[in-house]
Amino acid sequence: MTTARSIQPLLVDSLDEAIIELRARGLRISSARRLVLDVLFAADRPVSADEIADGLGRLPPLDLTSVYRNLEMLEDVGLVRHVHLGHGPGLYTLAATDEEGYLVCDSCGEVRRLEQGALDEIKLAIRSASGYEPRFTHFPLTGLCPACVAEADDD
Amino acid sequence: MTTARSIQPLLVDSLDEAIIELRARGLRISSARRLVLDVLFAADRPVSADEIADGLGRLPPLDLTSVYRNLEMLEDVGLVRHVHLGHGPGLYTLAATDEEGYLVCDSCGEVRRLEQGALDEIKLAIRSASGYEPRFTHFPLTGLCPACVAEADDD
DNA sequence: ATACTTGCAAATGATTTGCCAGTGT
DNA sequence: ACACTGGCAAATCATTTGCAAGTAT
Repeated sequence: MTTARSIQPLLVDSLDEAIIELRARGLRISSARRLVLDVLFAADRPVSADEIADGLGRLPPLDLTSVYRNLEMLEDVGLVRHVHLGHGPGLYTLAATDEEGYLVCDSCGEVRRLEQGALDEIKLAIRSASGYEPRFTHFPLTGLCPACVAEADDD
Repeated sequence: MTTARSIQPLLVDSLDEAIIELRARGLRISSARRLVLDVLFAADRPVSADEIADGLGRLPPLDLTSVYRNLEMLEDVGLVRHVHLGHGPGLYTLAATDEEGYLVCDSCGEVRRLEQGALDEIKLAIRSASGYEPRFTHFPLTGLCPACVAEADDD
């Protein structure tokens, strides 16, 4: 029951660079694979396999099987990873975008990103308290957001 | 896509106390419900619905439907909660046991508990860095365990 | 030309829902 | 008695697997 497929992210700056890396591994650039990458590069937040299949309003949508197979391969290569922010489907992002460190409120469900500074402070605390080298790539931190804390204090 | 059902844990010291709380809410103590509680009180680690259904070698096993329905109800009351340590099924514990703060290694899959002191330090860092009141009840912290860090450094 | 890829169908694993018979209080 | 519960069947949601036909290189 491991949490991650690839430990080593493959950081690329552009779609073209990603394609070069894939070709270098003997992988082909089909239209389906291309669309998956397009959507991931266009997204400004983690997206589900369903959203990727719908592409950018593509009709008919990509087959979900192809989406999952491509995502799996892209994760193996290290270009992509996925997070679980709650009980919904897994959400995929480019490893290069370095979308790391989400906060989810247990009460109102708010999702927000941790800024880099806060992320670094927290990682430091975890490292020194546990000996683990923390990664916030697969699960969010959860708890009560400031607003919900205030509300709870009113009771 | 919230992560938790009940924000307020209901902490009890014994099975009897749990039963009193349930009765106080007009809920009945059926044999199935009783077995679910027995297993949870006996377990020294989070257990899956399947494991609960098998009870302590009970034959025939409890119907999974009943297990899930009981767990749902127990979570609503605040007696129980569940964690997701990876991609497997949800794992259930008594809220009273306060099993909070798991560490999972992304590389070797090791699962361990955070000691209270480390947990407190980390919570403090998160609180001050993010404004969130952290809870480690639903997802573990992940990263590389000391052994896997050392191994990675050898490369 | 040939191996990598796709799409469709079907399987799988976890969990939920409908429904009616059973039982705790 | 009567409402709360359990068990069985079937549905649902996310994801995976098998396989034959399609296509990038």
